[in-house]
Amino acid sequence: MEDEIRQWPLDRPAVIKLLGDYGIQPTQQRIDIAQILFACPQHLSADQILKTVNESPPSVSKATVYNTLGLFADKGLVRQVIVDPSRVFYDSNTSQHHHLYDIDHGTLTDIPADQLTVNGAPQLPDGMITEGIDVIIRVRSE
Amino acid sequence: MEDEIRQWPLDRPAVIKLLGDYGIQPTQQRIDIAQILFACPQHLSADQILKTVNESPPSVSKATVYNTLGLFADKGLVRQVIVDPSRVFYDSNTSQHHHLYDIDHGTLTDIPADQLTVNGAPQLPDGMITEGIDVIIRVRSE
DNA sequence: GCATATAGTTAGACTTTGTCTAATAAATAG
DNA sequence: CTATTTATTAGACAAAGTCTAACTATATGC
Repeated sequence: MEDEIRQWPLDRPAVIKLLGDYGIQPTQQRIDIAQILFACPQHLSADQILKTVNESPPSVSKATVYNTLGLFADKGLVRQVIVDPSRVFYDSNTSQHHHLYDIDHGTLTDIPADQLTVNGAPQLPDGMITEGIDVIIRVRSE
Repeated sequence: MEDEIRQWPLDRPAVIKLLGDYGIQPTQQRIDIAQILFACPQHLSADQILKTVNESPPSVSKATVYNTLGLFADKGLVRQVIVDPSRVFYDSNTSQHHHLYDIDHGTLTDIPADQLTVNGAPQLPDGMITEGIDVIIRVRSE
């Protein structure tokens, strides 16, 4: 799926269309979760999403939140960001960019792709296909 | 501490000297753990180290393995590699290099620094200091 | 050396993140 | 409308890692 210009926040019809574009059935729970994720370009953990989605009824179960985030990631709707040993972040911005991670505060910030480039890809053995290149700048700020 | 040319595997006296160089008291448990880590340049999880160190008596407790790995990482003796949501790897090679992570097999491989360079560091807000730059190439190989 | 203080280790309880299962509910196809 | 597939759920479970309080070992001062 091509990157498209998004207008944040995505409203309900836009979210439903987005799910459809990525071959995902737009159930109520998935729409609710997607609306949280696509409120703005951001990084949320499963736990944050679970809490947010359950601030108002109807509630969504933990299993569904995890299932849904896994599905979204598999379909390429969101991107997993693995920078913190204790939890996975889900990034609603899937366009090419990198990350700055503040170790002391556990906060994640985007670095636009044009500010940082990676040069020289090592040739991979036989059947390997590149799934993605992550650049993470770790900082302290105490 | 400067990088130095290491002769793998590091034997017991070399490990004791290394610990001393990094300001770490060389207790029996720390020596045992360090000898496993510094057998060769490699990536091991806490669990792998716990199992390995307890293959032969005397045994080392889980708490000590975690304490020790945390200490080693803080002192710069080893480097944490965060690529897998379910566990942290400890890299006994602290010289500048990057990583290739095979998602399907959970294996981690080094990419020498000269095969991959990162260009353009974004300027950081005020008090932030860079702790490290990680480049991870994620591949599938099913 | 000996007493004391400090630093390191330990078992096991605990927390957190995430997965699994088996049952139920909803949606889709025929 | 019925059958089949797909999604959701509660709650049990698992794994990685942390914490606590007691214990042991080491280092320091005298």
